[in-house]
Amino acid sequence: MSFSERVYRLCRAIPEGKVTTYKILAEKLGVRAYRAVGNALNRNPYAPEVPCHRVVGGDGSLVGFAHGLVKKRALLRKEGIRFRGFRIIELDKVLYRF
DNA sequence: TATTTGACCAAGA
DNA sequence: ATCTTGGCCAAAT
Repeated sequence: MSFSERVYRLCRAIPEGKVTTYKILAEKLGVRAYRAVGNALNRNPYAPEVPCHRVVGGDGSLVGFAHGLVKKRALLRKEGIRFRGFRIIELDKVLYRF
């Protein structure tokens, strides 16, 4: 089971309308490879089965998305998440901590 | 085998 | 609040 596969497995557990952060995912995997988590998601081969759009930066800002941040924000908005620019409002209320 | 590349993050200025 | 810097580590090159 590779590192990337473990990342994908965790991602599947994020419920609709909630988000998590790269850091939380990494910590859940017992590592500090925050960046490696992002890397794995970037090359996510299981989209959209794995909801990688529900992973954001530690401060609630959208950091990246294979198909563009605008697309990512649109998806999250559809799930009820609100934004100010590319930053989530009230992050603590929609943050999924497992 | 070695180097480079990020969808990161914490701390300092 | 915003910007820069240094450290992080799996994967791709």
